[in-house]
Amino acid sequence: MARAAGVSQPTVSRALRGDPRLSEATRKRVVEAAEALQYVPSQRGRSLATRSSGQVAIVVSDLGNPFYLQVLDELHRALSETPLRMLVLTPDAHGSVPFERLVDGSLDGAILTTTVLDSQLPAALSERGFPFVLLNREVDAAPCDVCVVDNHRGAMLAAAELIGLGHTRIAALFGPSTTSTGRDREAGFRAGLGQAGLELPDQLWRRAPFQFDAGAAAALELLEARPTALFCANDILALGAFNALHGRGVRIPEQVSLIGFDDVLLAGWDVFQLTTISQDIPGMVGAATNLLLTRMTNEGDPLPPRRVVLEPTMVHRRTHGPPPPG
Amino acid sequence: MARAAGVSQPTVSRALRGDPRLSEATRKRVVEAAEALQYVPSQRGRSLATRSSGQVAIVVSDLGNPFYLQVLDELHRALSETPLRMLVLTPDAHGSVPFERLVDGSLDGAILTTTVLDSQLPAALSERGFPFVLLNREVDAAPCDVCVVDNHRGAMLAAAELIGLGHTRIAALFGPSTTSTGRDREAGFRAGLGQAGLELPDQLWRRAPFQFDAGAAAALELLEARPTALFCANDILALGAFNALHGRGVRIPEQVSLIGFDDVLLAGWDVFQLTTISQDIPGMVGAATNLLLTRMTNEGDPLPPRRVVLEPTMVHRRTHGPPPPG
DNA sequence: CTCCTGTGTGCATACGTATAACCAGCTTAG
DNA sequence: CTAAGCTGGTTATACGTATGCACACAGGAG
Repeated sequence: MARAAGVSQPTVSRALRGDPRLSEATRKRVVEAAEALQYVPSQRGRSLATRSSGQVAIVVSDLGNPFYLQVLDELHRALSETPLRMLVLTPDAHGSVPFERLVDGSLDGAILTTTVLDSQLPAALSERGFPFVLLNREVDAAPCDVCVVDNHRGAMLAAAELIGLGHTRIAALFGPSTTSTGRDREAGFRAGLGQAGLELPDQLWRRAPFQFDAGAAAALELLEARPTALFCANDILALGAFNALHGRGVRIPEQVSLIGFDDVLLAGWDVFQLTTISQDIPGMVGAATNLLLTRMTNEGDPLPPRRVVLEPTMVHRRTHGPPPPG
Repeated sequence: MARAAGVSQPTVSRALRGDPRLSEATRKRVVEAAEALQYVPSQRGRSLATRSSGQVAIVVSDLGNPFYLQVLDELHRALSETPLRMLVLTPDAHGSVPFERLVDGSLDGAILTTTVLDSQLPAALSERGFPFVLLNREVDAAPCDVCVVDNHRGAMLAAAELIGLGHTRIAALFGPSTTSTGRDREAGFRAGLGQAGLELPDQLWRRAPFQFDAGAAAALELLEARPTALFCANDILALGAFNALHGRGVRIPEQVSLIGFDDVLLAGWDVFQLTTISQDIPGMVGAATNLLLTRMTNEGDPLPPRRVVLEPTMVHRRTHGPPPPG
């Protein structure tokens, strides 16, 4: 390639990256030669030389959850304004997160979304100085950059809404206590009920993994305790519950009010019109991206761990209302 | 690192990759030193030396379509049995597909899913000898590896089913004619109607992009022509139509039968129970992966273009039935 | 004892780019 | 007219791994 343009290899490198020290004539000659040869600079050589790959990973374990899809989509949008590419990394079959794949030099940074509370990954990455940000979920142990919604407060909003409407037999379908979202939304909802002096007897709550089928199954169990309202710790659980109740002929919200959490796109569909606690996904992803980018550029200086907490808002749709009379 | 283990750099390389020519003692020493130092071999150096990155791209333009999500999920599963990683590549804001990103050496191969009929990408990649496979959609111009479902036949199945039930005022919501799926499903459905001597007057068909909102809007337009059945060229369109009709109080299938195409997971949900033409996504992804892997290993010899066509099947659920009397 | 063979490791080099350092030729100031 | 600066390039080198090849050493055969 350098030979074809009649210049040295470094000149090719500078010409194609627009180094201003080159003369316009030379650059033009190189660019034309490159086009004629269909030459594309090797990212392999470039990575090695610059010690950076221009790639950022998003670590997700649950691609089946539309919430993470929207996050992924939004992150892709955010990164498209940068020269960075997005790599999707998923834990392998054993559930272990790909530590080695993150630190093998093929990535400049990462956004971790489905981290579990006892994950060792953040600590290991921090120790190694690898830039990363936790999104949506956080961990207790390692101090690191985090971007989350105020889950506790969001769940309290839901509880307050149901209580305000006069519900007293309120059921709750919580998420796994191994996740910060599961734990905090449960604590918030219980706190909200507690403020109104309400209990949560065993037959009125369950914990389930954040999955559609699990939501459907647990909802049917809870239904036997005859609640007038059901809070679900995320929209997938709520949509599973919606489907299960729909299948049983239970009318929503006339017989049972239903509130979810996340406000995924599906929640707004006409057939669902799910009342839910909304997270500002673009805002969350934008903030996380900013955190990551600043950390990636400040590689030298030890930046202190930063924490961005967004405010949840309640989206009133059509799956909640006052309890049925009697 | 080599110094820490008291051996040369090539020995470290061989030890960590399990080269059998090394003595067990040396290997053990190196591995222990590597663990102590938290040493992870640089993928950057490795890529340059081996002229391969271990990364495969999946090119998708529409992450909002759950069909591609399932493809992505399935591909991830298929690749997890290989040493390959999956990179998600999306066209930029201008819609141009990232040719340079594919051939800059950071990828060993690609699976192209949302290719449009007039795309120049397959030809360009073929010419360059870059291994890739078209999945779900195909192009006319360039001969290359392809894995698709028999879209023509699938759409005929839908037409035959509706005709068999006695429908005569059948509406159709087709996809963009810039895609092979849009074109072939339209041709198949028209052919199916034609076999029964049925016409498709202008007020009974539309073309729309494969998007939820577009499906909803077009369905409402078509509704004015009072059809007793509606075929949609994919499930997203069908779900959009379902929602729109649901919003208008139209009962499905009592007043209007609805049939989709793809059989995404959502289609099986209780609230939808969408009758649809099913594609075997795991089979399709598996076949595409095989095509790609063989092409990636046979880098030298010019492999002839191969074409895998899967059979669609009809999934009878609850959105279709006989036309209303009168 | 010598020669040969096989085993295990080091040495030299290649991969393709980026970048520091250097240098030729021209311009400009003194 | 010369020294100093500027412009626009070249040369040399580094990045971290893989791999062909040379080579030391041990063991066995002749």
